[in-house]
Amino acid sequence: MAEEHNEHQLPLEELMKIRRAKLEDLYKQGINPYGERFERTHLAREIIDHFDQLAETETRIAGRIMSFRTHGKASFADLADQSGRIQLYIRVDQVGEAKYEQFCKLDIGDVVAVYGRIFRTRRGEISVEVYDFLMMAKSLRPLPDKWYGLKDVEIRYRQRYLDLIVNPDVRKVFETRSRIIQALRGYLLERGFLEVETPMLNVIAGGATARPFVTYHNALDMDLYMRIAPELYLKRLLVGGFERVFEIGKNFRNEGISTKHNPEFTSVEIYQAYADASDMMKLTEELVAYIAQEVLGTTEVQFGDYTVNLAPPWPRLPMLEAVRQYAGVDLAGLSDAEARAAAREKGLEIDPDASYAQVLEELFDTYVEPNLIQPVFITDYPVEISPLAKRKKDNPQLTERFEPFVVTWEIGNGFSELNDPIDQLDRFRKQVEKRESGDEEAHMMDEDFIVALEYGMPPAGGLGIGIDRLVMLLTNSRSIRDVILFPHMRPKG
RNA sequence: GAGCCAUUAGCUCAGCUGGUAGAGCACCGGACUUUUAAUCCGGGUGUCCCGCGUUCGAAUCGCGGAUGGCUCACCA
Repeated sequence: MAEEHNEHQLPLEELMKIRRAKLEDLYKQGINPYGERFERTHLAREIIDHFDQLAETETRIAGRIMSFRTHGKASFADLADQSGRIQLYIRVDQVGEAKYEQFCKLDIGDVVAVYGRIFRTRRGEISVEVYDFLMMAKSLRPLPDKWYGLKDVEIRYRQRYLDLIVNPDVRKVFETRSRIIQALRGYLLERGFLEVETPMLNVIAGGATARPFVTYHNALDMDLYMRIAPELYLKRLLVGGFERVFEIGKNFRNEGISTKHNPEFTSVEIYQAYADASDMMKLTEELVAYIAQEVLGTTEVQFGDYTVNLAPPWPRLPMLEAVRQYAGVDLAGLSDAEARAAAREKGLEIDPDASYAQVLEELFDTYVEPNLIQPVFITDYPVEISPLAKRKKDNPQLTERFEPFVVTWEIGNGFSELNDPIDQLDRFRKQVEKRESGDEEAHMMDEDFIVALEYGMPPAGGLGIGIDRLVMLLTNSRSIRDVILFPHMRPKG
C-alpha cells in the first residue's frame, strides 16, 4: 500500500520531498535553515538608487530568492526584499567549493541573508557579489510561475502572500492604500479632529440601514450585533463635548457580496460640531482632492476609460433635479400614487405600495447613477430614507443630506445631524414600524441615544466615506477584493 | 438569492466532430566563471474539480454537486 503510494507520487509531493531532503542536508551540515536576527545595511532599492556612492562597498542584504541563472563556476540569482529586487552574483573562487555548492542548492523561494560587495556587471546590472550567506528560511513549497505570476483569483485571495510575492502590482495597491489612510488621518489631525474608537460589539446596531451580523456573549448570555456604523457612538461624543471627532474602522453588514461590497469594510466617519451639510461637502471635496494630490501627485485620476478630475469645487445637484435632468421625470409636488404612475410611465416596475421616496430612489438608481462619472454631490434626500439627518428648513420632507458620487459609485454620505431628540424619537418609531413589517434593514430603536440627545447635542455636520471604494478609485481597481488584503471567501469545502 | 461562464501538471495555458493528455516555466541529471524570461543536452512528474449516467470507449456528451468569476437584486 505504502509502496504503491510512493510510485504514484503527486508532482507537488515530489517537489516538496526534494526540498525536505535539502532541509535535512542543511541540518546534517550543522546549518540552521530557519535563521535569526540579521542586521541589514541596505535594501535592494537603496543600492540601486545610490549605486554611485555605494559601488565597490560592502553590504548586508536579505530577502527571498526569486530566480536562478547558474553558469557552472559562477552563478546569478535575484533577491527580493520589501523594496524591490537586486541581482546576486557568486563565484566559486571567491567563496570556495562548499559554499558555492550550498548556494546552488538553494531553491526559489528560500529566504537568505547575504554579505557581499556592490558592483555592476559587464551587462550593466547593479548586483551584489556574494562573499557569504546565511539561511533565513528554507522554503518547502514551490512558488507560482516567475513569469506568468499567479492568476487564479481564488488562490490570490485565499493565499494572498503568494499574490504579494509574485505580483508586484498587488503590493503597490496595498502600499497606496496605506498612504491614502495616512493622508486622510494626517489631514484630519491637522485640522483639530480627535481620533477615537467606539465599540464594534453593539447591543443595538445603529447608524445605518443594513442587516447586521449577530453574535453571542457567553458571560452576559445575550446576543450582540457587529456594528454596521459608528455614527450613534460618535454623536454621543459630540454630546460629551468632543467637537471634532473621527473614527477609521471596520463596519460589518450581513448583505450580498459583490465587486463593490465586502461583508466587512472600512469607513471613516467625521463629525464637526456647529457645522452643517454644506461644510461637510467642502470638507469632502477638499479631503479627497488632498489625498489624491498627496498619494498620486495629481487630482486627475484615471479610472478604467474615465479621466476624473477631483479638484474642488464639485457641483451640487439636488436629487429631484437630478431625476428631472437624467430621467426626464419631474416628481416635485406629486403624491405617492402620482409618483408611482410617473415611474411606471418610464417603464419601471414599481411596487404597488411604494412610497414617493422609494420611487424617487428607484428612478435615481436607474437613470441618474450610471451617468455620474465626474465627482458630484447629490443633495436633498427625502426624510423617509434619512432617519438621522436634519430636515431642510424650507421643505421638511427633505433633509440636509448629500452623497458624493464618482465613476457612478456612491463613495460617502453626509448630512446636518439631527439633534432634536423628539424628532429623532419619532423617526426611530417610524423605522421600528418598518422593521416590524418585515424590513430587516430598518433602524432599531436606540433609547440610550435619544437620552443622549435629550441632554443636548450641538448642531453638527457628519460625513462618512467608504475607504475601500476611495482606494479602488485611486488605484484603478475594478473589484473591492483587489483593495482588501483578505477579502471574504467561502471556506474551502 | 437568480442567470451566464469557468475548473486539465507546482504555475500559466493548449487539447478538433467522444478514441484514453500536451507545451512553456518550475523541478531532476549533465555542460558552462559577468548572466538576466541565460543557453545547450536528457527526463513528464496528472484523481483532466467531485459524483452519477450515456457509450465498446468520456478531459470532451447529459444530470446533480463543490468552488470561483461576471451580471442582476440589496447596499457603502
